Amino acid sequence: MMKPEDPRLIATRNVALEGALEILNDNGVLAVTHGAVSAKTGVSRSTLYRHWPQIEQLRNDAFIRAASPQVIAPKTNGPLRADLTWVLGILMSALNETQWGKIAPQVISVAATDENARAVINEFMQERMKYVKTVFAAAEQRGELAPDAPVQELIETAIAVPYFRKLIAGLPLDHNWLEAHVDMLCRIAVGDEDR
Amino acid sequence: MMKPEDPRLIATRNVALEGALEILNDNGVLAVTHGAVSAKTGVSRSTLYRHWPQIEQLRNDAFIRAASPQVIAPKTNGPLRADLTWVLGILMSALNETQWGKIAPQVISVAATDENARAVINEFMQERMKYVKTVFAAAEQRGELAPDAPVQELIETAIAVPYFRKLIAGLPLDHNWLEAHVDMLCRIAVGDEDR
DNA sequence: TTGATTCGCAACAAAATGTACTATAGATTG
DNA sequence: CAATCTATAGTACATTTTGTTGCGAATCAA
Repeated sequence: MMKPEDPRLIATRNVALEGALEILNDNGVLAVTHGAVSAKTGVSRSTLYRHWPQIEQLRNDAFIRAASPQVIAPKTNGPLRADLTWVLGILMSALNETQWGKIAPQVISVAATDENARAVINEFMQERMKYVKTVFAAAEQRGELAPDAPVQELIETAIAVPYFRKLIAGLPLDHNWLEAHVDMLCRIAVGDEDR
Repeated sequence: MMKPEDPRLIATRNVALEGALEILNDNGVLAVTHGAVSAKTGVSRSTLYRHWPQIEQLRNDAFIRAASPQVIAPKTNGPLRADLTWVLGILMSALNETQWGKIAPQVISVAATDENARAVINEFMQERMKYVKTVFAAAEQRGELAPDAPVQELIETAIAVPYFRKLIAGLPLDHNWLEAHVDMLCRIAVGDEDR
């Protein structure tokens, strides 16, 4: 049905967005312009204008590319503490060691005034929370959760704290923190286990 | 000792920064330029360049202005649940109803690449956390806290979740949420009160 | 009133942005 | 393979934005 896309289109799109991501990472959204991407990648300025007449479109496509590769299959075989440590450990690594740690704040800021960027970041976070939700759901199946555990609040807290520390408060994410964080979550989730 | 500043300097600085804040609020950091601020405020472009040769300086001063008015004296007469509801209620209002809700993400994004902005946002958050810390310290004094309550984690969580919901996840901050959030915090802090 | 400082304005240079056209290389179709 | 279509790089150019400078008028401090 749909005739396949010209490989040149795909190629330049990839090259351009990859360059845009680098610029985003190194110099922030403000620096992502047709001119800068052209200079960095070799793709001519006129071609970039043809692909993305508005610079916001190029930026949004770069955001989407930065957010999309992070798909994981959460571990759910228990116990809760181990599963949480695993899934939040991945999040910690992503924030510390990948471009995402630097690009996420850029997306957040653009999201304050741009509908599309807002959609990108919100959907990404819903996705992230789903992973954690899966972990808690499995724990519930196994009967590990206290009957009145506030699961929704727990999910949000699990994700919110690392993002807050890294992007907003400028606090480190390391293994000490991870352990303390998981401790706290388990403490709410399973009730008075060892007190 | 210090001779007082020329009132004209103060006046133009105020007018310019106020205009910069509006632009920041309406169109984002990218839109804050000497030209835009001049057009909005009537302060001439050359004057703006004289005050802030680098646009980053102007932006940072605007950030500082946006962050500074929010000084409060936290309520600490107990009980913990009431004090937390009060202090987090103020945070909720600030995020929902003042410029700060829109400007904070801008500061966060600039903080990813700019040292000064990072200092502004980090210090602001430290300050915020201090308020919550005061509340918990008072509760501890009154003997309301469980002996092994993870106070530091609680403080971070208290602040992290509302910021995460508002700025990152695009979730609403309302009174239902506030109650659930305080519930969870108290549940960790005071242990098994009514179970 | 006097001298110093700040401001707005205009003129200007330099850089970035946006648009149009052309020749060439690559892709697709029959 | 040949003919046709399509995307790209390169160039030229108009427009806008950015950054700098000099000067007269207004404001302030003494």
